Amino acid sequence: MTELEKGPLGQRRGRGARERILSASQRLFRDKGINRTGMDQLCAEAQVSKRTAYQHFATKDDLVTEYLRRFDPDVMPGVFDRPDLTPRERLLAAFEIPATTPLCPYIAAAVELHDPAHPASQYARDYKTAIAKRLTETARKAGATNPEQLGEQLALLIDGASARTRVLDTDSFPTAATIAAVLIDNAIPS
Amino acid sequence: MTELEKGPLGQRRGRGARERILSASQRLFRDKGINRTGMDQLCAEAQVSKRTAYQHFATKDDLVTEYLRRFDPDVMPGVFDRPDLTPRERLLAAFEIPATTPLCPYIAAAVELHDPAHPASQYARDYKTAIAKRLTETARKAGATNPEQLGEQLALLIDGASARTRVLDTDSFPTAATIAAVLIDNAIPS
DNA sequence: AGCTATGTAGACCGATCCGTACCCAACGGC
DNA sequence: GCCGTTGGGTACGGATCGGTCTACATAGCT
Repeated sequence: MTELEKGPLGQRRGRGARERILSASQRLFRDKGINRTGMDQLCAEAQVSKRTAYQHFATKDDLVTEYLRRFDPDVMPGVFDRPDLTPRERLLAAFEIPATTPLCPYIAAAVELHDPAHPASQYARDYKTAIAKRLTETARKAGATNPEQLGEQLALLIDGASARTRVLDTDSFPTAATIAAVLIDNAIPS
Repeated sequence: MTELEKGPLGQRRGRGARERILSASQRLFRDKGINRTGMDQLCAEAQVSKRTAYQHFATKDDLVTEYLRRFDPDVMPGVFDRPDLTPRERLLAAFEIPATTPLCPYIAAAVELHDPAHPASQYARDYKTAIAKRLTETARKAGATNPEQLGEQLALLIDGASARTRVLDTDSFPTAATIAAVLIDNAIPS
């Protein structure tokens, strides 16, 4: 009970300020976008004073960067490490997780911030590169003749499905999965 | 000379105000983004007074919508109508035009505006649907067994290349073209 | 009990935002 | 030559932005 909110009237919301800020960021940045979410509103939502917020994150840019970094542990949660799947199945499983991330926050951030030099944009690039690398590794284990190419191709499919889902408001991951199956079958010698 | 800017000192920049506003929008929205481009700056760039701007476009949202509509004639300029290409070649040609549109303005607008009900967002959806339809028609002419599927797949590849090019700052259209070739070959019986 | 760290609440700052209003200059049609 | 339309220039309003600051309350540690 030391770090959680106190009971009925204690009014003290506890030491979890940083956590509340980040989870409010997730919700608001996803629902309203980064630029359209003000710090005032964010602090109100997180039940945190602005002072506290700026003690944890020197600037809004820092908060955005940290907000993106937050997704790191969730990177394709466990998809690449599931021992119950063959490498080929793992590649396909990467197209079945969009429910958790309705739209790729990295693409959104890169577009909204609109500055390739922004730390968050750089992190978005790093993340995308990391995903491609994981896909390439798995493709190699699956016996693809050209794992780098297959990894890059699958990464493109994921981004395409993500972007298209966002713009059209229709789940495009099934289409991407269909393409992926074709590519994988073509790339892995029987 | 009636509608162009006058000579040396006339100071009168002519009646092309609306045109100048739209072309300044293209430049600024592309380089700085929609949200980060203020009307003051835009008017300055277009050499137009704010009054004039708001006589032509009641609100910034209207301007953004009209800015997107501007791309309509350029929709895959001539790709689908080139008589010198076979339908199959036309499908592949759709992946060779990104030089003119470094990053899809529709995706950018949908992400930046972040409101599916925004007229510009709706127009972005219409545009994407139109592109898919053109691809489907061409796929049908090319003899694809399932033209709808192939059209949707190719549309996803285009969006994927566009998004990925934006985030990674690397031209991803060659990768998309490679995938497209595989899909087309698989979908069209020899 | 007392100290410090951490928190809340909210006023406040300058900048920027979209949009409006006012006044005047230059053209076009009569 | 006169007048209406179109336009430039610009000051202004209200809102919101990111960020700072003061004043006060509570938690844990000793």
